[in-house]
Amino acid sequence: MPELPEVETIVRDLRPSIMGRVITGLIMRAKALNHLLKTDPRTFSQGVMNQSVVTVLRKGKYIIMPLSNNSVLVFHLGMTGKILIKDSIDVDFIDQLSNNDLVDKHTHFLMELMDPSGEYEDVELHFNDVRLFGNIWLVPDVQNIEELDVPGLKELGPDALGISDKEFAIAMSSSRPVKAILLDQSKIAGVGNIYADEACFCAKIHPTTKGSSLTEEQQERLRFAIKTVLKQGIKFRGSSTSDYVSTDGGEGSYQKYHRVYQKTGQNCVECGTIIVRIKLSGRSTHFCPSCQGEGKA
DNA sequence: CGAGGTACCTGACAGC
DNA sequence: TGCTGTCAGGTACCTC
Repeated sequence: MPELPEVETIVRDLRPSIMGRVITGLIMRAKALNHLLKTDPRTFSQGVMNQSVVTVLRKGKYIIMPLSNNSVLVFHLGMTGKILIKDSIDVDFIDQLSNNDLVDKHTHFLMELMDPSGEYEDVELHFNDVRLFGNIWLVPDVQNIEELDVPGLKELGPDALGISDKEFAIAMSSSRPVKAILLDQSKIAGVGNIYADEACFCAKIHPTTKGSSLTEEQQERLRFAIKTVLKQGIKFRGSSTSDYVSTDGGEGSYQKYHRVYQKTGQNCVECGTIIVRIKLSGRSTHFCPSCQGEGKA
């Protein structure tokens, strides 16, 4: 589900609810062990238990939680992953996981977090994931937070929210279609299918245009459009087109402002032309053939 | 290097 | 009702 605005919303919500708390309980269903967890379970549980959460960070679409023992907990939500924070229910964890009324059937991973001051009630972090494309890692003994040994993380390009004109020019210096470049996390981190389509529309650039053929002016328009749609996405707490919810279960509302994504067959808000959908880099791609021109070369 | 396909999973929905 | 095909916010891996 989650692109940069959704992950950023989650991270901002997580900070006040779990920073400084101590991990006092850990439960994983079989599907968490078989699909989500990418670290040896023993290493994982020994590494997280009784550690406090120092902070919560975002890098691209990854959620990063340094712990008090210098290990780092890393989450990636894949397509349908959710992190939910709930008040701890006063029953045993095992009972909760066998009781569908208390824990959703797609919640496969659950951590209990205690407030060390005792001032606030315990909370639970639920990792819920229908399609099981999410990933959870624990990296022990981290010296440099920039060098986490997690697939994809070290290779991330500049964050889309902060990318400079020079960095953007480097990313675009390729014969690949603009949209393929935007989706490539090693070139620009954080943009996914929704915001790539919306940004191309906003910049009036056809998604199949080769990156290297963009004029300087088009490049700057696209860079600005990306930041604009991402910031708007954050402002509206993300896009909830199917599964996405924030940590309190609430939906984002940016989908109300989408102008091309999943608007196939509808009239362009700018010119009235019918929005079309094509396949590009294996992904559904939506655009206005009139506003965004011919593309290619 | 890039493009295109497949795979990982489950569920929703359209059409027959 | 139930089958089949298509689609879904992501990423990794394979072959050409």
